[in-house]
Amino acid sequence: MRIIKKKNSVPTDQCRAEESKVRILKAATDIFSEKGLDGARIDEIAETAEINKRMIYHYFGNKEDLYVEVLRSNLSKVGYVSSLDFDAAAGPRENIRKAVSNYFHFLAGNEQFVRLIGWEALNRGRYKDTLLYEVRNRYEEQINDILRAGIEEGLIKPDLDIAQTLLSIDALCLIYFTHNETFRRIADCGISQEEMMDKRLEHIIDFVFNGIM
Amino acid sequence: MRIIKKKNSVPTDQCRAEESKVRILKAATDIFSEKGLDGARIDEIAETAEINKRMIYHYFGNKEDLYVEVLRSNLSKVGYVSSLDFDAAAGPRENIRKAVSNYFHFLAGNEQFVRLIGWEALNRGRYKDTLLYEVRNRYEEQINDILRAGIEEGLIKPDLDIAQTLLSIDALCLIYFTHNETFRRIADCGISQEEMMDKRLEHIIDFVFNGIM
Amino acid sequence: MRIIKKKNSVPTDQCRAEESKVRILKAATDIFSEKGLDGARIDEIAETAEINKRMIYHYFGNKEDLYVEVLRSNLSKVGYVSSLDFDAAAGPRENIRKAVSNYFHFLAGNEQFVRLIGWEALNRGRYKDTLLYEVRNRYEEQINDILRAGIEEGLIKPDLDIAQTLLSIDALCLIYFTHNETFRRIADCGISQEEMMDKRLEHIIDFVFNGIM
Amino acid sequence: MRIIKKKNSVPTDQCRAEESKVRILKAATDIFSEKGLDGARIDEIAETAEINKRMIYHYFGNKEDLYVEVLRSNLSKVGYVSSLDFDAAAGPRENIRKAVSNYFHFLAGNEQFVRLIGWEALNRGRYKDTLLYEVRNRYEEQINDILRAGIEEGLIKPDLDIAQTLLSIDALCLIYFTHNETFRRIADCGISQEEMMDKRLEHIIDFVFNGIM
DNA sequence: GATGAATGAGATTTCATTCAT
DNA sequence: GATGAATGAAATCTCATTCAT
Repeated sequence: MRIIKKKNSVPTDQCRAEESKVRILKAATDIFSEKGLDGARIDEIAETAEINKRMIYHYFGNKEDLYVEVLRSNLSKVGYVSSLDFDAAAGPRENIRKAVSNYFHFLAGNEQFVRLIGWEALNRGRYKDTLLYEVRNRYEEQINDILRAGIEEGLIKPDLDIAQTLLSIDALCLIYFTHNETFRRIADCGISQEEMMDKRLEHIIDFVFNGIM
Repeated sequence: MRIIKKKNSVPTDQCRAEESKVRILKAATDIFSEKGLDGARIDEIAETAEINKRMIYHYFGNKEDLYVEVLRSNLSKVGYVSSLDFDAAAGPRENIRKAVSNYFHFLAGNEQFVRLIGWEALNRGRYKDTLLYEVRNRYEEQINDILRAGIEEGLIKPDLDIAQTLLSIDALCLIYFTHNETFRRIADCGISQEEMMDKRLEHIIDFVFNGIM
Repeated sequence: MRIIKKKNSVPTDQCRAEESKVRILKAATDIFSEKGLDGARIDEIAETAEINKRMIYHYFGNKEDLYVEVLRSNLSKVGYVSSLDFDAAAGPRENIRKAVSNYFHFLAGNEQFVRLIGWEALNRGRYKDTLLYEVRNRYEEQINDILRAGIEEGLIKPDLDIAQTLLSIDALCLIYFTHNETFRRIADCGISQEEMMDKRLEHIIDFVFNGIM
Repeated sequence: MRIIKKKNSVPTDQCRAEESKVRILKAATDIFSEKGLDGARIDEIAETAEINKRMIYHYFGNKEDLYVEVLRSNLSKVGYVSSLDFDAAAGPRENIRKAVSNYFHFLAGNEQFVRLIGWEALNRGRYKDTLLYEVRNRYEEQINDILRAGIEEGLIKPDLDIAQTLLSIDALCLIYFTHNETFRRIADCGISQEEMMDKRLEHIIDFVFNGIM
């Protein structure tokens, strides 16, 4: 009896609710990625989301739960990296280039993701759940496949430690975004942000392929 | 201090004062490196230092100032890395190995330093002063020299971007310590912490020398 | 309500309205009797009533008013106790037994009433209106009559303080329900709830007979 | 080294701390007994204790813990009732009179205790720990002994249910204090509070004697 | 130099109540 | 008549900092 709802009013409310949740999550992502769990203030999140503080608790329980939700929703974004068009015919060289490039560009376009990962790493993964690993694993499996293909083809040295290599690729990409300020002091300052990024990516791919010698 | 009351009591007090400051700084380093500026609690620092909270304010002014002091005292540690015994006769290969190994072992032995840098990076260097760069630059100049020597000798390819390479070496070493937990899940778990570190270092040096192909 | 739209829709609406009010009142009785005015939550009442919170305000004004309404509707229940079939021919002994038994069983069957009275007593009767006394007085007048009849017949001692006796009977019955948990620890635990109740009632009647005769 | 404390400053501080704790506990007893756990406000307790709210959390953890502490400290008061001068030579009659009178007067002098018990009963003994039972048991054991002595002497009927009797005595005494307002309306209003109490106590003792003998 | 008690400002969280539909 | 989202006020709780000794 009371399950019957006004057909036309409910969607509007649900819509508003959904929109509010999205607004909160977006604001929380902004603030948490910028200041970390401890540095963030619920008040600021509410203000940024242009919503009453109370709704945050209504929708997400408490600060920590909200943070976990922010992590979850952001970590899931990395999923799209794994949807890269891996092409068996193209050969390992081209596929590695593509994979690394994809990951690098994903990081470039998701600064908040990079920062959230950073806070989590320092917090010793207190809140990061298994989701990250699931998603990441899919991506890594792909690279894994590519590398194995390369080994079989004799292009890649057979004694390569794949786990180490994956970590290294991660490191080479990540550092550009985590230590961006540091880097800008070192690098030539006469070039644009895009050029700098391209240069870094080329260096990484080159480094991965050849090392320095 | 101005009115010396007893010749033999003054040194004792100064001694105690100095010891207290050291204890506070040590405790603050522990807590700040573990939890960051926002996550740290003055109470916990005081408790860890086994000293009255009031003394922290007496010696260091306030929380932020204490944090800056912790940064300063820890950043200065990186200095010893640059004291590596760079040997012109040994050849670039051996020198690079030594330099990378030195840096890697420095990070291994100074987890707190690594973490403090990490918090600072995420906090966009709010408090980090120029000290770090000075010291680091000295270290990097040395590697720079080594690399240039290698290029001249024809061992290293002449078009190498040295700034990028330095950043890459940094990344390859750092990630092991910043993303340690993540890594432990990926890597073989049957080996000890030391073995894992040795393996990583070998991989890095190998990677730096050869790349993967 | 003022503008009747459809002849046959109005009764349905009124019906629903009435049913909603009843549901709210029932839920409110549950929650208020369980947790008291301060411990109760409007949200919980709404949820229990399976109705929108807003309706509570629509029908009852506010939390306090709802509480008063709960009190009123529950206190009126005590009325039925006074409807005991007092039989002049049966003699005081039988009538007292009946009166006490009636009251005891009324309490047994109306735990919520007992608890609401309890909260009200502790809240110093903040909201309890005179209704309770009116009803109770009627009941007590009856017992009064029974006792006086007993005195006249010489069965009950003539110097009995009737007001005190009424309070004592009340106490002997009430405590079983208000301090139920305490009692269960003291009493033999091998018997059922019903047996325990019967035993208590017998004790009370025995106690009263010997006490007053 | 830092265990050494200024001999003359420490006692003063400890004194102040102890005094503060006592003040908080006293204020909390006032407020909790008056309004119950849910009705009480930490702010009001702090204000009543003339202390900063923060200290309440410092000394007692949180609201609930403070409440439990209030319960504990008040329940322990009932202990002194059991220290009544029970005299084997005096005979059961005199001893029962003394025991009941002691309990009644204890309740008379400890309204807060009575009310705290009341809130706890309604809260289904959520927070009351075993302490009450321990203390109470001691008191009840004494009455138990008295009653058994009376049974052996043939003064008290041998089939008396002692647990029930104890509960009844409790009820007869308690109701006077819990339903005080109700009672005042019923009883003759021409007499003083003390006279009314004396009258009630006499009635109880009379009621008990006749009820059990 | 050192201590423990105390504080005010501000953080998180809760709750009765109202708004828009 | 009914709904779910939204709110402001106030509650609990925390924390850097200061006071009195």
